[in-house]
Formats: sequence, C-alpha cells, structure tokens
Amino acid sequence: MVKVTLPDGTKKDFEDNITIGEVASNINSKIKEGALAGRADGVLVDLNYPIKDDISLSVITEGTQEGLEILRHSTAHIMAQAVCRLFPGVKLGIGPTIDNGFYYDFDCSHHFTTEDLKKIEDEMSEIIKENLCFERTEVSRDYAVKEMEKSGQPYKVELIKDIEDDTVSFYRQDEFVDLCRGPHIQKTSKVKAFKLLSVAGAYWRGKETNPMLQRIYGTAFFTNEELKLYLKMLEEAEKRDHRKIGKDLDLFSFHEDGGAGLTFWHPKGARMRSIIEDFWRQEHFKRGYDILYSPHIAKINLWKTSGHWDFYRESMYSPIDVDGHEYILKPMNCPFAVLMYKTKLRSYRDLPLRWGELGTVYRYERSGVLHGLLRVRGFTQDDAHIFCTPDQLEKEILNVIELAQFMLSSFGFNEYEIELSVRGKGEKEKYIGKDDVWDHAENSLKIALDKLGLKYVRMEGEAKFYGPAIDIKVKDAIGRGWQGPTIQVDFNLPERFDVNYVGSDGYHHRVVMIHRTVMGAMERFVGCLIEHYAGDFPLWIAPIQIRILSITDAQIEYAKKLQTQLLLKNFRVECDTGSNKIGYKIREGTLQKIPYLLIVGNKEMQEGLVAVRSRKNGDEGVLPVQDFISRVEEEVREKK
RNA sequence: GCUGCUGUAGCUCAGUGGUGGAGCACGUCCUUGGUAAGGACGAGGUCAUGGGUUCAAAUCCCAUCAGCAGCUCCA
Repeated sequence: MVKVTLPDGTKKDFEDNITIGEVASNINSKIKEGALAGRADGVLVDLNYPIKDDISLSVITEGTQEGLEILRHSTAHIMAQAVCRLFPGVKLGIGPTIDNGFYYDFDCSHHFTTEDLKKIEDEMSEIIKENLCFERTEVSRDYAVKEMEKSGQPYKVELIKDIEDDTVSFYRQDEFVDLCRGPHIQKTSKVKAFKLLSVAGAYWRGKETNPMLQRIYGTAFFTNEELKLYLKMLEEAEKRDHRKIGKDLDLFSFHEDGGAGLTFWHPKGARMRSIIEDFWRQEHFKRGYDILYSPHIAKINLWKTSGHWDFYRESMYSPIDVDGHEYILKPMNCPFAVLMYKTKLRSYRDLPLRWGELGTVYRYERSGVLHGLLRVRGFTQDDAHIFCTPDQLEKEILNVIELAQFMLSSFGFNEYEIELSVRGKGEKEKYIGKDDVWDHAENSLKIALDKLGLKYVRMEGEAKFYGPAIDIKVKDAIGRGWQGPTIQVDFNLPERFDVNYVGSDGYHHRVVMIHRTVMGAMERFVGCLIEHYAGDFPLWIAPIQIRILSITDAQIEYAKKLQTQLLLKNFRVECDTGSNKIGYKIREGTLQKIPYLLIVGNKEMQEGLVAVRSRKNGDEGVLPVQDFISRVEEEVREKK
C-alpha cells in the first residue's frame, strides 16, 4: 500500500503502482476529466506514472497555468512530428513552451513559408485525429547518444551530452521520438485548439556563432474560445502599433535618406513631446532638481577617462576629426554632468545636487534591432545625475522612486514590476568598488523599496560592473511589459574622474553618484504611450485637443474667432472650414482621434454656443462657449 | 550583425519579360449641408538605388539602402 497526500491535506491509501491518473479519477469527476499530469513530491510527472512510495501529490488539470504549459509542450511535439512527416531529414533543435505559446527549432534545407505553416497545421490535425499516445521511455545516456547519432539528430546528441544524469527520457508518438523531460498529455486528441503563428530564424542555443535554425512559433489553448480571444488580442496589439498610429496621426517619420533609427518628429509629435518635456521639467523643479544642457560631441579623451571608450565602444560612433582632434558623438550624458560638478569645490553642504538633463545621445545599434520609436540610434534621455553623500543615498533613492511613480501614474501606468539588480556572489573581480561601499548602496536601494512597501524581485548578479540598480517594468493598457524607469548607483565615474566633496571633517570624500531616468527616453516613452493609449490620448497630452467644424461657410468667421479664443486659453485648436459636409468632417476628426470636435452652425453662432462632440461620448449637445472652456480646463488639470 | 520575407502614386495595395493600375488622400469646379465618406474633372511614378542577364527588365539574377518577423543586444 502507498499513502498519497493531497494538497488539501487528506491522505488516502492505494495499492502499489497505482498511477497518478487512477488516483485523479478517484478524487472527483471534475479532476478525473481535467487531469493532465501530476506533481509528485514536487516533480512533474505523467498521468501514467506509477506510485511506488508514499508521496504528496497534486493533480495538474486543464485550466491551470501548469496544465496549459504541458498542453503547449505536447503541441510542440505534435508540430515537430508533423514537420518530420512533411520534410523528411529535418534536424530537430529544441521545442519549449514560452509565454503565450511554444516554438520548435528546425534545421531544414527547405525554407518554411506561411503556406507550409498551413500544411503543417493540417498534418497536426491529422496526428491529433490519429489519437496517438505519448509514451515515455528512459534509457541510458550513452544509448541515447548512439540512437540519436543513428537517426541523424546532431543537435539532440549535443543536448544529451550536456545532460548530467545517467538516464535520459524520451517521448514517443507513433513514429516520432523526441528527447524530453516531460510530462506530456496522454493522447494527442487532448489538443483541441492550436495555431501556428510565424516562422523566423533563431541561433542554435541562442549563440550568434552557432548555425541559424528555423523557428516556428505557435500557440495552443484548451478551448477554441480561448484561442480566438488570444488571436483577437494579437490583432488588438497590432492595431495599437505605434508605427502605424504615428503615421496615421502624422506624429513622426523615418527616412531612408535620413538614416535608419533616426527620428523625424512632425509638428504633432513634436508638440506632444514638448508637452511631456514641459511637464517633466516642472515636476523636477518642484522636487529640487536643476537642469543642464551639454554638448552633443566631446573629445575622445573624455570618453577614455570615463571608460566608455574601453567598455562601450561597440555602441559608439566613430570619431569625428576636428582640426586634428578626435571628437565622439555622446552615447551618454554622465561625463558632462561630472565635468560641470568639478568646476568648483563642493561641500557636503551643497549636496545633494540633483541635475536633470533631457540629453540627446547617439548609440550604434545593430540594424536588425531597430524598431520604430522603441529602438532607435539617436534618442533623448530624461536623464538626471544626483551627487550626494553616502548618508543621503537612501533618501535620494526614495525620492527618485516616488518621482518615478508619480510620473508613471500621470501617464496612466499604474501597474509595474520592480527588479533590484545586485552583484553576484563569488565574482568580485567583475565589479568596481569596495565591498562595504557596495553593501551600503545595495542596502540603501533595498531600504528605500521596503520603506515604500514595494514588492520587488532581487536579481543576483544582474548589476552592472559599476553599481547596483533598480529597474521598473511598467504594464500597459493591454498588459504588455515595457522597460520604464531605471535607478543606477555609479561607483565608476566618481572614481575615474576623482569626484569629491569636502565633508564636515574638512577632508575630501568620494561623492556618490546616482544615474536615473523616470521615463527612459523620449522616443521610447512616446512610442510606448501611443500603444498604451492606442493613439487615444488624454486631453492634456493630445497634440490637437479641439477641432472646430463649420457646417457652412457662413460660420467661418465665428469658427476662427472661437479658435483664437481657445488658443488664448492655451488650448491646441484647429479649424475645419472646408466645403465638405459635416458628416465628412466628423469622420475626419474622429479618425484623427481628436478629443473634442466642436460643431458650429447658424444656431450656435447666433447664441454663442458650441455643439460638443467628444471622443468618449459622441454627440453631447450644445454648451455656452464659457462652459465648454471650464469643462476642458478641468479635464486638462485632472489629466483624465 | 544573422535568417527569412518585402520595397510599385502622399497612404493602403493590385499587376505582368513587350509603352504602369485601383481606392483613399491631394488640386480645381459644382454643391452650403446638422453628427463617421455629396458629385464632376484633374494632377501624381527613373516601379528603392546601382550593376548584370536579355532584342527587350518595374518583372529574372547579384549587390547596396530601407522596412517587416524573429535571434542576439538595449533607453
């Protein structure tokens, strides 16, 4: 007899070698129906796993995250089987589950096309219909290597050789065998809703020097409804694409003649950006920051002193010759702030110095990584450098986090994940700076997070060589994550530039430098905002807030007068006094996602009214001009 | 940078080894209308760039530039 302990604490006795599946059927009909695999003493196993000793067991069922992952993993195997059937001789890479789906890598002389994906899907449906069993076998590692060599699977051989256990497991469906830890669903017919999504190149084991394989991405769900919902979500994400919206709303462009990754901000995009920057500056001034402006290029020597020339060269543009001296386009703003700090002797009484800078930097990014506004080669960081004493560090970090939270919530980002990157254990040579200084800095970051009651993940070994950091990942309106604020303590630059302050003891002490952004970069932030709001910006950010539409030519003068009146109140207003019908003008204004369309005909003109059509509510009827102004002023104030 | 795909009017996209098309946008005119597209006419292109194959190339081949999906890397 074996004793099985279930998650709710109940213990039951069963005969030896009873399988997980049989135990599951014994619990209740719901679990029996939905059982996919089990977790036996913490280890994932198949349903037909025989129980030999007393264990604690939880049954993994459909509708759970773990269940979904197993389903997707099995679907990946089915896909690989289909590919092997259709393209004999294909070599298999790996086929794991990922967020939202799975992929499998193949080495195949034939290049997969979208038509191939359809064929593969059809073959998969065939395999599902055949209702094949996933059978697990365990063999010795040496035997496995020989088998895989025999069947011409060099990547599998490599994988097996890297496994430390003496035995390895395989899963077989009919003619298809794959190295796999498992667990899997029992029969292929469990797969009810799947779709292959795309194919793209991927390096074997993610290494650039390795051969490139073809990766097919797909996804699977327990029901067709869930699959449809997911595909709809993908469509929704596509609709929010900032590159498309940016074009439609005339915000920015890129040019072959300008250069890849170099943004051209059109009037409306530039207007948005300047609104954000004005807001940024005001909020910084309120919090005791000053702002700086620094040059775009500097002599190469500065970059040698800072260490960028040695450690960051691959991201920097080549030197520019100026009268026989070499200058470099700046990839970062920090050395400039340091130079300005060092223009005089600073006392501890002067600290902290909080110096912000909307600094435009240029970095060489490999051509394949460029992506709209989100990854560019020239961008403006909302940078700041805080020079402080070690004692002030914690308070400064706290202030920065609060500022970051304030900025994010102002733009409608209310959910985020926080990472604390600290140095790894036992690799001291990787990091500059003394242990006690690191301890102090890491501690200050931690205490600041704790004081604010923020949850965070501690990332061991993720710190840069020059100091620990806090990274904030924000979630947008449809749940996607974006790199947001970063707060970085820097031990490197104060050291390299010998940056000091005079303490109360009259001696010089090394200053502590914090490097931070609260939005990241203007380009990326605006790109992210576009996708977050799907181009439907809140009134205070919208590049055009109001458009006045005349019904006939008789109201042109009234419309212009209204426009002037609103412009004087600091609103961003356009007039559409063309000869199109009102329905047409409304359509145009709506497609441009303008928050307020004011329709003026003779009725409104005679009584000093406007007919308000808001983006949120449509036709709202007429209002006296003054009432409308109060309303939108309020809306701007509240950043709704 | 790598793998694959793509580049035709301002935009979205048809198209074919033999004198380049549509819809929308744009311009002019008619129309002056009441909450998501009124009508007519017109202008617009070295078919990304540079080579090659061919009697003939926008079409086929190569290179370059740029874009897209990923890999790798980052604000």
